[in-house]
Amino acid sequence: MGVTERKAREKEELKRQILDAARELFVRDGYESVSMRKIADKIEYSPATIYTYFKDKDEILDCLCEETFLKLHVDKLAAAHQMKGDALQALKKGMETYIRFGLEHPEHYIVTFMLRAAPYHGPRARETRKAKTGQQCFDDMRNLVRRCMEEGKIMKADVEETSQALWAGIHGVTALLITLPGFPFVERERLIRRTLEILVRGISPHGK
Amino acid sequence: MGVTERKAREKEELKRQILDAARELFVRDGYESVSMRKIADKIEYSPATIYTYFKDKDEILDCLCEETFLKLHVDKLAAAHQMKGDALQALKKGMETYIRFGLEHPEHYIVTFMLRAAPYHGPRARETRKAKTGQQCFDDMRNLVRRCMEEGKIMKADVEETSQALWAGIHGVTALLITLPGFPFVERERLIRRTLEILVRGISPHGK
DNA sequence: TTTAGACGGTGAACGGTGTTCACACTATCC
DNA sequence: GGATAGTGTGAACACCGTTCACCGTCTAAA
Repeated sequence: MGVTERKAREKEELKRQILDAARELFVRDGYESVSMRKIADKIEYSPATIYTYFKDKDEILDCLCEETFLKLHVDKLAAAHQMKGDALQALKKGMETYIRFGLEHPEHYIVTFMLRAAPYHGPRARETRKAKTGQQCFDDMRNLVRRCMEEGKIMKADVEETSQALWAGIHGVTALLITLPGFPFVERERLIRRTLEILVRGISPHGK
Repeated sequence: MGVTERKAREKEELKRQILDAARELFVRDGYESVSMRKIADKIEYSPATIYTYFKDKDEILDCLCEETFLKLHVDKLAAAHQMKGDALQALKKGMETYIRFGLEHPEHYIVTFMLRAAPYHGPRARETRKAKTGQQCFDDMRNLVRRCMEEGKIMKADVEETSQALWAGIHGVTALLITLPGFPFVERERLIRRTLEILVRGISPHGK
């Protein structure tokens, strides 16, 4: 009786279709400008159908975010693995990978890190999922930071604090470069290199 | 014949009323959640009236942003002035002021620094105004960085590069804290302090 | 083979949104 | 007094996210 399985598979396929359509539209037109009706049009179903698969519009965005986080996670692991000997080098490479990932997939990056899904006050159950996936991806960096500290490659301090501050730093460049393409920025590569340099220097064990 | 003047004054007063009502609502409920009808209700006029004073909803927010960022400029000047002796202290205080300002006015911060200019949409005279305001704010930081370098308070390097990297850093914390309120961040004050610490340490003249 | 039920999909509607426009009203000027 | 300019508005338009009664179809038990 493979019926149940087939049904489940078909359901999953339509869900995939919705997500793909939504991602493409979000990327092209921005979250706010994409209506449920437009997504429905694209997959040639009625708007109401989407609600059988997703609780609401925000949940679609949420799923897309989850996927993006996963891809970034993989990229960072690969980068770290490449530098498996030196923890500090791995950390640097990881941070660089993060920035490049954002610049290469600005649309995904915006969706995941730059859109506020919920109003900025009032706890949201949904926020938790996005936050949790983010945390998982963020774990990569935390682990590298910890290793660096243990090996004395960077100054000793609170691991969480340090990791988050570093994240803020690399998010900053990425976000600015994506958001303000018209701003007279210094040449992109130079800005990235300098930012990484400052951050790494800021956590180096040398000096006071 | 003070009629013209009185009319102009009255017009200006209603414009002010609209802006004040809008600001209060935007801050409390967020830009997206505030409708023109709600603003109109608050000032006890019809929704259509607002369009005599503002081209559209965006223009209201735009005006508010201009006002807000003028205030940031002033705040930073004050902070710098307070530390007039020490350029490095002034720079630190300026960066801190920037972050706090963003967190206190998330709606305005988002609009000016976190929304991507839609490149394919039509002409955008409005964009120019926004960009100019941003640039002016950034000028404050550049000047402080230059002074610090001249006084040997920070390591010698390209002023523009350094300023932009620092900006990226403080933008990073601000943006993350605004965008991901559900993320398990370390206590806000600690994160801010640590970020500033890393950035300042990253440009310090000591060591290699 | 028939039948009851579960379920995917939908048209229509609800209550909202930003924005426009013809029109009323009023205060000013000739 | 009458023409005029300009402020304020009700009603409408074209959307939006979301819900729900309902319609088929396909499955599983009788």
